[in-house]
Amino acid sequence: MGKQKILDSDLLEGLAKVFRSKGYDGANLSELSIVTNLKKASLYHRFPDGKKEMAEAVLIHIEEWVDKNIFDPLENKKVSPKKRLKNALIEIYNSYNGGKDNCIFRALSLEPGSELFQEKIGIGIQKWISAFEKLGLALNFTEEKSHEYAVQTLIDIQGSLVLTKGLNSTKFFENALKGIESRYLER
Amino acid sequence: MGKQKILDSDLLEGLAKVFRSKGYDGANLSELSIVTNLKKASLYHRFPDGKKEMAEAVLIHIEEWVDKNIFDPLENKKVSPKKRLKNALIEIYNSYNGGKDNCIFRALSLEPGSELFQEKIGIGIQKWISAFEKLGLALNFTEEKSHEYAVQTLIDIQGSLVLTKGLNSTKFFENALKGIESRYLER
DNA sequence: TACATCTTACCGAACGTACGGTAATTTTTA
DNA sequence: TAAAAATTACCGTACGTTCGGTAAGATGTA
Repeated sequence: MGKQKILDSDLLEGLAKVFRSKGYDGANLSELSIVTNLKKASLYHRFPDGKKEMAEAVLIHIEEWVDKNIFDPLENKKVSPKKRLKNALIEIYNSYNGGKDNCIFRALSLEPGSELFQEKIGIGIQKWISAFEKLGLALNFTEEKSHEYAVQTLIDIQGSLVLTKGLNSTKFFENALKGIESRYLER
Repeated sequence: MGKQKILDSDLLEGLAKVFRSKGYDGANLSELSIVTNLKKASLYHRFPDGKKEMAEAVLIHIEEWVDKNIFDPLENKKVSPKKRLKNALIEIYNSYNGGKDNCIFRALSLEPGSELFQEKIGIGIQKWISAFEKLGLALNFTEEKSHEYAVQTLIDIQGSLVLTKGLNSTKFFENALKGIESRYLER
C-alpha cells in the first residue's frame, strides 16, 4: 500500500469549500487537513507559506475556473450573445450551488486576512464587470448602459446571495438570475 | 482621577465596530477589551455568557437603533412618503459610514458562529423587507411591486457594500442609494 | 540490468502563542 | 459599609507552524 498523491484539483476544491464557508480566520488547519485528506504537516509541504498560501491558491484556482467556464464562453463570438448569457447564468447558478454557497470574495473580505487578498479580490471583481460590459456591448447597448448593467449584475448576484443566506431560501438568488437575464434580453 | 463607568451605549458601539469588521470568529476578546476600555474579566462581568452574549447584545443594540432611526421614521404618517424615503436613505448612508463599514448581518453569517445568529439575522432582514414594503404601498405601488422593490432595495444595499469593499470605492454604495431613490420616486 | 542516490509526498509529535474563559482581589459607587 | 464594577493573575485548550523522519517513486551510473 503506497502513498497516493493527492490531486491538486481535489486538494484545492477541498480548501475552497472551507474558505468559502468560514472565511480566512474561521478556516482552521485541522479542518483543512480533514477535507483534503492530508495531515497538517503535509499541507505545509504543498504550501510552505501556510494558511495564507492556501487561501491564495484557492483564489487563483477559482479565478482560473471562472476564466475557463464563464469568461471565455461569455466572449466566444461563435455563439450568439443571448445564448452566451444564458449559458453563463447556468454556470453561475451551479457554481454557487443554487445560492447555498458563499462567494469567495465575500468570505475573504472580512478582517483579519482581508488585507492579504484585497488586491486580488479587486482585480477579480473588475474582471467580472469587464466581462459583462463586453456582453452588453455585444447586445448593442451603449457603453454607459453596458457598464451600468454589468455593475448591477454583480450587485444582484452578491446581494441576493446575502439574502439567500440570511433568510435560508434560495429563491432570492434564483430570482436575481432571472432578473439579470430579462434586463439584458427584454428590450 | 477616578475611573469612569463605561456607558452601555459606548460599550455596545465598541463591540459592534469589531464584530462588524471581523465577524464572530475573527473578533477576539483582546481587541474587544481594548475597544471598550474594559479588561476581559470586566467584559465577563457585563456579559456572563461571554463572546456569544456580546455578539447577541450587539445584534439587539443595532436592531433597536434601526427600529428607532430607520423603521419608525419610515412609517411615520405625519411625514410624506417621499420625504420619509429620503430621510431613511440618509440614515442608511451614515450608518454604513458611506459604504466603508460592513453590515452586521453579513459579518455574522460566516461560520463558525453563523448558527448562533441565523434566526436573529433572518428576522432582522425580514423586518427590513417589511419596512420597505409598507413604503411602497404608501407610495401607491401594488403589493407585488412593493414586495419586489423592497427585496431589490436590500439586494442593492448588500450587493453594493460588497463591491464597495472589494473595489475600495464608495461610489457603488452611493450610486445604489441613488438608484433606490429613483426607483421609488420616478414613475 | 542492478544498485545507489536523489527527490517527492507524506506524517507523528511537539513548539510557542493566542485564544476564550475564571477566581481572587481591589476599587468605585451609593 | 455593603454591593457593584473593574482589575490582576491565572488556566486549559486549540491554534498555526515546525521538526525529524519514513515510504516509495524517479533518476543516475556501472
